[in-house]
Amino acid sequence: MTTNQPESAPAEKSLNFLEEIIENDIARGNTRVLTRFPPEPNGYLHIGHAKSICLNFGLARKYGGLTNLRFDDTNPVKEDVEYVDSIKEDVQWLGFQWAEEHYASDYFEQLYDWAVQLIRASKAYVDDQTQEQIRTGRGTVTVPGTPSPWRERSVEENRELFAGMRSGKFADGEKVLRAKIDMAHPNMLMRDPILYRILHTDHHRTGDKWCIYPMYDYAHGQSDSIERITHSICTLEFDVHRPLYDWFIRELDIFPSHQYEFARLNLTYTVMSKRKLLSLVQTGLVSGWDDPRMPTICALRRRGYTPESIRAFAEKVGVAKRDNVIDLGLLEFCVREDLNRRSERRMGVLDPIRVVITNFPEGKTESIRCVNNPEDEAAGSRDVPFTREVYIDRDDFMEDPPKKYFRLSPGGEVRLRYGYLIRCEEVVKNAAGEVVELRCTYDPESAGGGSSDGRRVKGVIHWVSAQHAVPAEVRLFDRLFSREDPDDVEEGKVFTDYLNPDSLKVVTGYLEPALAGAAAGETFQFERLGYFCVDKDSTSSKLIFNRTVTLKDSWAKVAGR
RNA sequence: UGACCCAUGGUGUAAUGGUAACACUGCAGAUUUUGGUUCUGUCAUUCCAGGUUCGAGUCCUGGUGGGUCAACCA
Repeated sequence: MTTNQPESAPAEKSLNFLEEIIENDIARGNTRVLTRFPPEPNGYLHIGHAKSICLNFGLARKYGGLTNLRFDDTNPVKEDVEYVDSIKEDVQWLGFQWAEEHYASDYFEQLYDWAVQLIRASKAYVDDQTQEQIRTGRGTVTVPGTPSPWRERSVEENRELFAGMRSGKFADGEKVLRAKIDMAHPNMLMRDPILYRILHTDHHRTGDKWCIYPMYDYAHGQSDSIERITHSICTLEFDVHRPLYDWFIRELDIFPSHQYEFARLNLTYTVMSKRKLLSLVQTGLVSGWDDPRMPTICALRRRGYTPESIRAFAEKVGVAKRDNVIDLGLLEFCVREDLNRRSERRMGVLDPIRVVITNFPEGKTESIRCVNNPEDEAAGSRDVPFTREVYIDRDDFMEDPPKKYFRLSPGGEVRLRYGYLIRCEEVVKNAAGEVVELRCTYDPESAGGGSSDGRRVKGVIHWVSAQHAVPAEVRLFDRLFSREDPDDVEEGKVFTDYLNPDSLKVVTGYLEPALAGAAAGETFQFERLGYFCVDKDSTSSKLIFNRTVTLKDSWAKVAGR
């Protein structure tokens, strides 16, 4: 009778709308789940793609299905193998493996045959109008379009012309193949959409084999169908394309893949448009696609973000159909949460003040045992040399401390982390009045956390032996844009008006000797300063660290910094 | 002056006609050899108007607001 069991076992996590769709499909007997991630290889993947990747692969994994990687390479003008390679690397780095690798260009022949089939059925025709004529003929959102004068060409003539297009008889722009649907359709995309255009351009995979290339709408659904994709998940702006997607599948009578749309990721202070990112790279406002200030996957990796943190972020932002703007702080929270658990702590100062401990013997070096990671006992400890002269961070000393300042000040006492209590006895300044040196005394009995008389201090600061310090270039990154919604701004304006002038600061830091051998990609927490990752350009003779993210700093709020 | 999509705290996401919840952020406190972490507490939410219903965030109608669509881009 005394049943005191916690009957409210953690309610199973609620489903997002895509999971509901899939579960309904499964309930109806469609148990196979095959999704696809279909980037166009015209740029590097960014955090927005990461959401899509996590969704597509995550959904398939959850329901025992698979995911294909398909390159939507139907526009040779913009595409390049450089991008193909980077995309594959980034997807794998995020922790996902695709079942099959495909290219829309592998389907060109099949797509061509289907176009001929549509021509035979009088569902497609070759249009001789200029781009301008086609545009005006399409009407507007409120005015119906008018049929092309070439709309009623005979099947035979269309076949001949289309074959001519393929064989290179015509110049770019001279002719296009159009579907014959409805020039008065309320959905502009259904007003005889273009299927093929002539482009005498080499393709990164098919070379000069083709001079006509299919449009997105004509290639995407059919590619899904060829691969027998069950759930074709894309972003909201493709919603109006769905009727066309379905039209091709119906007219061609091929495997019925279905398209579902979700809201793309938007992040505050972040430009997500591939075009704008490309422009940032091309104008040299950033050093490249992997400039650590970019929102690209490769930049985040270089900056020290982990795949786990990005996946956790994708999980936290959720999936829905309404437009959203995620606070950049959430991404930073995810990376801190992950790094806090796994990063070893090291000491370093970025803006040094020399501290001379006057009652510590000259020439003596003591070893101080430091815990590597208080979150993880298995991380062990290391010994850090302590000498008469050390550096501390300028932030950790104030000549005129406000009320709740816990760190060092004249006459005040503070603990050197894992080391001794020191008291500031004298402040030495240069001619300009700047503090250049602090003369302190230490309490020899304060090792290990205690003190000679049991007194305790609130302030604990990091330090590094001046004699042993290792200099390193430390890059402090801040958001690239000062504006919360840079993606909303017109392309040209973004770069001129809203760039954050303080997005990159480079300083020379003095680090504890254990950091000398750090390898590229390793991330450490420099106590209280944040997480730092060894840059890929770092060498044994020149150490370079990128700041991944700062620690939450409640003192900054108190001090109004 | 069209078609389609969307509308829940500051930001996101849940609630499958039945007590509006979770996370981030903010604020307050405790712990802490990192002003970090951890822990506790706390502020704050259903766009508007009708209708259906015993009961509506949820269903219906109409508004309002936001978004997408008029590339031979994807």
